[in-house]
Amino acid sequence: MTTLKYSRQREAIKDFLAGRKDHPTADTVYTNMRGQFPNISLGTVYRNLALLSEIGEIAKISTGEGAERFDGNPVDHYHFVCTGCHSVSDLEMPEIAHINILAGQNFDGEIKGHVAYFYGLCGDCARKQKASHAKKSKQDTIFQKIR
Amino acid sequence: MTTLKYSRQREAIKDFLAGRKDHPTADTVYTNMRGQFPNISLGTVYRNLALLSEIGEIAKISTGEGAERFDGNPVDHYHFVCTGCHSVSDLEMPEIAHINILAGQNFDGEIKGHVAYFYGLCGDCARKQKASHAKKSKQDTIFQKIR
DNA sequence: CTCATTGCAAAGATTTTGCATCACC
DNA sequence: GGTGATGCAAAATCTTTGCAATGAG
Repeated sequence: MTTLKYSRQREAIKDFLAGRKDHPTADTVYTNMRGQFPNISLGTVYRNLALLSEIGEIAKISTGEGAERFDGNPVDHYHFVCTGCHSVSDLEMPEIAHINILAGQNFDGEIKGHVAYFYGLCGDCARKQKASHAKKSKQDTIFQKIR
Repeated sequence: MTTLKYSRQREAIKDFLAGRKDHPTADTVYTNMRGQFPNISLGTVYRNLALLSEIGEIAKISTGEGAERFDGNPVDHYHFVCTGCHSVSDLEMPEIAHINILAGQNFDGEIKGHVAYFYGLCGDCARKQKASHAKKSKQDTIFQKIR
């Protein structure tokens, strides 16, 4: 067994995450920690983020786009990823644990849980889109399908 | 608009994925393609995988652990990730699109969809676990929590 | 005193990209 | 011939890790 020792850096990282609701990346945590610990290293940040999520004091969020994000709230809940500004926010929604049962119906194995991310446009991006009707974005590129 | 030109490499990559149901990573695709195209480059593989998923001929799967995986079947369906052997398999399960509605109930913005991964033990790993009762794994490491 | 933790730097793993050449249309 | 695709290598991103020094218990 490994015994944890107190570390001011780890405590500060945990506190920092607890005070944010935007689910920062390791790099954002690092940048912010440098105010308090000018010499803190990225390695220390990564090590502590990994440790804190292992012991369940924070949660790791893999949205599938860009770097991992971290949530100061380790209690299970769902997240929303905006396809416009790439922000990640918490969702307050009813329990949907029943989908584990549905998933297990035709499956040879044990379903223990799931992770899910909802996506779309956040309030701000939705309003901005309505305001500007024209304007092309990268995503409008169209490929002509041959064959 | 961009016009696609035929490429034997792209076609081979698509065919390769269509013939597999284990959702390979870019590197696995690359390794396998070298049989047919000894000089194919990883860059070409990545470019084609990105292009094929953009035009909807394959699907990209971000499980949150390790590299991205690719699915030759672009039709929406759910995946299972085994926490034992890290394999990724398809799930045959009922429609659960209603969770988008639930997610949108208390949300200021537009929910357009979701991605979900179910996890647990696949049939093989579940049986192996039952067979060997003892045996410690990394995951059994316990941290004594202080403070 | 012991060993977990840190800072630093180097290394890893994965993915992207610039560019000259090649190949499809 | 024009331009999209390729191969190659270099670079960019994100994350992990070896090691000597530091600090908590």
